[in-house]
Amino acid sequence: MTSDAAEKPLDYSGAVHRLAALVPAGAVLSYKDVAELLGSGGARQAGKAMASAPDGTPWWRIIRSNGSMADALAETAERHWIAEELAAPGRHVNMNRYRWNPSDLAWEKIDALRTALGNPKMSEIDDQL
DNA sequence: CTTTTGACAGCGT
DNA sequence: CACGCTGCCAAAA
Repeated sequence: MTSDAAEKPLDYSGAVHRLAALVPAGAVLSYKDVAELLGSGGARQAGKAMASAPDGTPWWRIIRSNGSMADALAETAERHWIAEELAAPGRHVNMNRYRWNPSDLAWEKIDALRTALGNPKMSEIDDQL
C-alpha cells in the first residue's frame, strides 16, 4: 500500500479524470473550465480525455459551455442533473448558477495537478472563472 | 516527420 | 434556435 493511488505519470487525461472526480454533486464545470483549471490543453482535449474516464467518474458534471451534453449521453446525463437538482427536465444546466467554485482544499489539489503537468502554478488565480 | 481526429468553444449568418 | 466555419491542442495513426 505504498502511498495510495499509485503515482501515475499523470498524462493530460489522467489530470482531467482526477479533476472531474473532485467536482461535488450539485456542481458542474465546462470542458473549457477543466482545461483552464489544468493550465493547458483545450476543451477538445478535456472532452477526449473524458471519453476514457474510468468507472466512478461523475462525467455528467463536465458539460458543454452552453449547459448541454453530447447527444449520445444527454439522456443519461439529464437524469443525473435532475437527481442533483442541476436542471429541470428538458432543460440545460445553468452554468452561471451551478459552475463549481472550488474550496481552498480543492484549489490545492488542482494546483498539484497543474504542477504535475509541468504547468506554472496558479499563484494568484484571481478570477479567470 | 505530417495528417487526422475529437464527450468542444465562439462567432457569424 | 439551427447551421456553418474557424480556432484550439494533445494523442493516435
